Amino acid sequence: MDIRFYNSLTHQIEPFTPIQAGTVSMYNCGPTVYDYAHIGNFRTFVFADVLRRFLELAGHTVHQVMNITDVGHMTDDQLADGGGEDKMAAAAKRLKESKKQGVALIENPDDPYAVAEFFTGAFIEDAKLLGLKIADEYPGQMPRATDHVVPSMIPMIGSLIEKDHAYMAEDGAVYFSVQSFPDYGKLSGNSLDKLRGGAGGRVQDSHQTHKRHPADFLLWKPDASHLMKWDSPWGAGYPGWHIECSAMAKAILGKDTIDIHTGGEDNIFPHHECEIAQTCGATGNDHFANFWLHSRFLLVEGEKMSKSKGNFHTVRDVLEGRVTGRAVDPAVLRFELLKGHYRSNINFTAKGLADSASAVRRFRNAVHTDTKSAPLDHPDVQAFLETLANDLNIAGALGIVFERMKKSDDELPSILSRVNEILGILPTNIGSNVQSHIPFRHNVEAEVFSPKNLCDQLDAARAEKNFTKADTIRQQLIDEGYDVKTTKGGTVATKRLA
RNA sequence: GGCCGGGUAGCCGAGUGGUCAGGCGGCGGGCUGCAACCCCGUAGACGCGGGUUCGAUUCCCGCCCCGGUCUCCA
Repeated sequence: MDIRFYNSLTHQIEPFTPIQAGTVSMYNCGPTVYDYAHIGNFRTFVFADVLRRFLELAGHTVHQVMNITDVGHMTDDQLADGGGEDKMAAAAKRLKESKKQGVALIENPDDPYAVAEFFTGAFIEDAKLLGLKIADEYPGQMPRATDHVVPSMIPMIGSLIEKDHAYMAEDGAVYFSVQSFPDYGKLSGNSLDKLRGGAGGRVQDSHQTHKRHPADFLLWKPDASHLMKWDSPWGAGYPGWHIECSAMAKAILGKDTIDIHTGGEDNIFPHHECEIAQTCGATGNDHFANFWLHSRFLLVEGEKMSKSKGNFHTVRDVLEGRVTGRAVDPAVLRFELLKGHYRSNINFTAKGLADSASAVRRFRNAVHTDTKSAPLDHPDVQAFLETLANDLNIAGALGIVFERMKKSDDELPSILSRVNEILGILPTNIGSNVQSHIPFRHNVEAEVFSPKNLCDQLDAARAEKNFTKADTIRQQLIDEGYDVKTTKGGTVATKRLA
């Protein structure tokens, strides 16, 4: 199968061939765990998951790593390079607020490791609910940055200093020297003289004075008062953000050059630009990742998501019904996040969610979870995969699936079962076996209401042609959030998907 | 201002130098006690202005709009 991806590094669609035939190494920039993940975060993570699943069906073994950033980073208060308030400290403050309101989510909000642990747990739950294979089957491939400071990051920083790609400045901090790396700017299309310093509003002048070049970025910040700190040859302190991904990709994937690196479009500059400089500076290779794939941002009702606009939604907000007023099945949210092309903005809307619910329902009507998957070389499966092979054209591929669903025959369920290995929207693939330590409304709800009982009563009423009574019961089921279906075997009520 | 991605029917979204995307919704019909589910049919589109061409939504140029980024946002 000829796979082609748009490579951000070369700005064009290129044939994809792994370095080692049959095996793909892939690194995904993961979450920073100082709060619950939002749906925009998961747009990117679901994209990485679909990519993984596609590559597997295309015949590759995929070695995937998704990092969890649990080192305190700065708040978004316009300060960079080690200034500003620690994000973990800010998270602690939020947790204390919730404790005051009677919800004690963790014992000690002042312990940044406990805060990180709490939100890491929440993230992995969300990831499982949304069907991320890595969280469900390979949680060991989701390294914590805090575990890699000493074994991976400090040695890499040392190596960069040795090779004159990094230096210790007068303020004691270690910076990467961008002028030592001629390719700096290649990924983002920037050049050092074109970058407008400070235009992003994230630079604080006082941190710039000690750098050789304004674009030099932090590798190590000595700070003995920091909540999270490690001993290093440059004093006790903490690592810069960019170094963690370079170090962990190398440490866990075990390669100097990997096949694919993904992330959100905001990561292109500076984060991924810096990763390339660090890794290539340390290894001496031309490439860190051969392919860079970036997903575009998610918008909410046509606008960018922001706390000030009140359209900032966590995964939990959506699933628990705080966004639409109705609980949403995780498969519906997954489908909503994956149905658009990764290289376009997707627009998250209440209507879109309802559309996705219909799509998931139709899909589930046509295939059962115990159906055996059709062979990979089945023409209809191939048509689906070939479309995905063209830069992960998921919308085109879904068009093929829905077209095929119009023809209901014996083969259809097995074809859809195979397709589902990528879509991941059948009940068993998603949200199963998640033991949440945070109460989920939609998990609890079903127990206090017995739809089976009412369905039986409804059927009895219909049998004696008491349609008024039957309609009353049906309305009751609908009001409780069920889809009511009349089948040959009687009335069936299923939880509404959204 | 530089760099990067995008703009396709009411909504979401593929694709193509000439003839079908697909989904939701709409309309008409079938099924139904009535509905829902399901099935069949059907209408409607390519941001704006030039250019190339027999023909442009598609290729080229200019413009407008949206999104990202310009050093710790997925």
